[in-house]
Amino acid sequence: MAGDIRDRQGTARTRPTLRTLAADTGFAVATVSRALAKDPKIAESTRQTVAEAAERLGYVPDRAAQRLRTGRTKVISLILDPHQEILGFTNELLAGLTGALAGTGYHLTVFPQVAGADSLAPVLHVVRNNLADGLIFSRTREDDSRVRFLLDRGVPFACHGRTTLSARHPFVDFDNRDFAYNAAIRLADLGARSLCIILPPAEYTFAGHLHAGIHRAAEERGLSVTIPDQLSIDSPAEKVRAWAEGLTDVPDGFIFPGELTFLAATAGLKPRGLLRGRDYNAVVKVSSSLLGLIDPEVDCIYEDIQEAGRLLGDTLLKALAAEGGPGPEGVIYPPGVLTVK
Amino acid sequence: MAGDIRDRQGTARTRPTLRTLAADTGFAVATVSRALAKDPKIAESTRQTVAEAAERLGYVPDRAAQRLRTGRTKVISLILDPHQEILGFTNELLAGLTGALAGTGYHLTVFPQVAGADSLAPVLHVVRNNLADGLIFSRTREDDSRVRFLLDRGVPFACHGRTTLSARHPFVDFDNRDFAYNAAIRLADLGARSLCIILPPAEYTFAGHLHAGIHRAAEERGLSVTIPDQLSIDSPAEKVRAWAEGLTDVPDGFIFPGELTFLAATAGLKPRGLLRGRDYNAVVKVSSSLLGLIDPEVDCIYEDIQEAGRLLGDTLLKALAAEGGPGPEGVIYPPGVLTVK
DNA sequence: AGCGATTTTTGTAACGTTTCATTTTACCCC
DNA sequence: GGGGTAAAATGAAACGTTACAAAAATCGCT
Repeated sequence: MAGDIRDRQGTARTRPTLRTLAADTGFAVATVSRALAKDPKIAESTRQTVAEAAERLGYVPDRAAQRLRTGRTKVISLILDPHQEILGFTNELLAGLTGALAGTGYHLTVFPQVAGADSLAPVLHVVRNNLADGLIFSRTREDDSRVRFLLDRGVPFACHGRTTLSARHPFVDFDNRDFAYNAAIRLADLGARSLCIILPPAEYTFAGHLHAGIHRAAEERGLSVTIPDQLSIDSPAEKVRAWAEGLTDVPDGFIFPGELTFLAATAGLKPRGLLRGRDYNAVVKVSSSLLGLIDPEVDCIYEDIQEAGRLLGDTLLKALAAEGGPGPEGVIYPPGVLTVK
Repeated sequence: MAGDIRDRQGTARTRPTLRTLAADTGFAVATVSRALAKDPKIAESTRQTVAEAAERLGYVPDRAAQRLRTGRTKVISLILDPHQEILGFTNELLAGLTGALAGTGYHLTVFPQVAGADSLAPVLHVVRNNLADGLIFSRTREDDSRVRFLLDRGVPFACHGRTTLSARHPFVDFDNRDFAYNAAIRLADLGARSLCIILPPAEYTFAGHLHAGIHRAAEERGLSVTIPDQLSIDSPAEKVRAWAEGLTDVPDGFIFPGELTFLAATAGLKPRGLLRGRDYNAVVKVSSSLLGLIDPEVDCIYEDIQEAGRLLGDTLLKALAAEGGPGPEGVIYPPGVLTVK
């Protein structure tokens, strides 16, 4: 008969299917299918028999067939943006995500977002070709075309960062406001009077949050705040360094929402004889233990990216389970404690 | 009727299928299928008509159906190991991989390798459940159970790093021997007499390559080599630092096959008043521009991880295309030029 | 013992694709 | 004009699953 695969010994052994189990147990294919789905309308005894046979024969359902039949892919797609990396970001995020997805039957596929291109493109591709049941992406904007599109289409998703859209939607966000506030307070406690923060590009929602946090603290403590407007955390390190080298009226308190920016700025300040702890202070948002190695004295506030990944996974799973009902709430995870020396 | 999707206007619009195209063009489903597959036994004119209709109606083949029918998943799975990260490794590798896979119709799924568990487990899972047509993994060992298993099963794969198995198999590897050799020569040129290198755990093949490289140079130039045996590039930073702090007979030339190890060791050496450039020299293998920010003077040799990803993708694609014939050769990519100040 | 109501099981028809074996059409040449 | 051959198109079956409607088995109760 065509289609049967014979191994070296000549025994016909193809992967067991529902048909195999049906033959083995004596039940009909339909019954076996429903038994495995734990349908309560199937007798408990039958379910047991079938489960035992499945176990014994090493049955594993065929994803392609399930997907074809149900239209559900059991796939979640992560859109990976190409930004120069917060060190270890991708690795940590993936660790968290795969952790959250483990044992759920969902697989994770990765789609790149090509550098200059429209950020909607990969999302469009995934949705149009029905490549996943849900999406995860980061770098959310205040008015995010991806969020709009997915909400409109009713496709489940979870994004890292919030929008300012009125519609409720699932997201996972770091409390950047709290971070910036605490960082500024800390700097004030250390005696700083003039603060400086390098922000993300303005279209990203968390730029506003950082802004709000630092300004609240500045108001409370009567500090001045400067924000270099030619610069962002996405600026090439070289540019940041050059900026630091040419900086006049050096502030006495810096907030860096990223390790790399801190290092780049330091690289520009140090040759001028400006020393952290004497001429200025700094608080850095870190998501690795890198800085502990380089400059163990610097004040750090930790953002747990792995936790973000876990939360993104959980949130999306909830959204997928919601099925028409109200989706899950957004989740905001807090900064780690300030690391002080 | 269940399953048909209606948009806001109420028009029944479900995704176009081969049947849709068949109805539209007047050809049979089978003809349409073969036309899209560019089967030369289908008249050129027909192929054109069909292609045009597909384009016009926005037809995109259903992966699930193709997969069910052909048994081919069009998926490549990356096994992600959980090692504390060479900074940016995952991100760069993924960028390279997705780049190589773009436009080929292959998707990339990611499976984690849980920390303590058997490295064969995720591979087994993917193969047993037929979740991918090919695998990619890294941290290859001299006698690697994954390679053995996949060769035995005839499952295509490409691994980062070589084995010492006699069987030929596809791999992509950095020329660690060359790196270590050149690093050692450079140190000798700078006047070093006693070298020290921190190696990967011995089971990884590239430990041997680094070893070979440094020893060849040592022999040529009459240098001594010490290898701390309680330590590896996987040791926690804290342990490396402690080692550096307690080091007696400090060597005058260090080779670090990783940025983090270098930083950790430096963190141990510096408090003792030992300065790079005066008391010792170092060559570091880098895969990011991080060190340029922290210590712009240090000698670096670059390993291009993104290139590794690209090569892994290409190699696996070749292996998939080989289909029984001889698979592709292993690929060894060279170190970047030494960055000297 | 028989009838109705449950509970449990089952046959059948899809989902969208590819492929095999056939049929139909077109073509050539004497 | 007809026989043979090559080219082009087709119908039907199958991949493994789920879901619907319907059949069969079981049970309680008079």
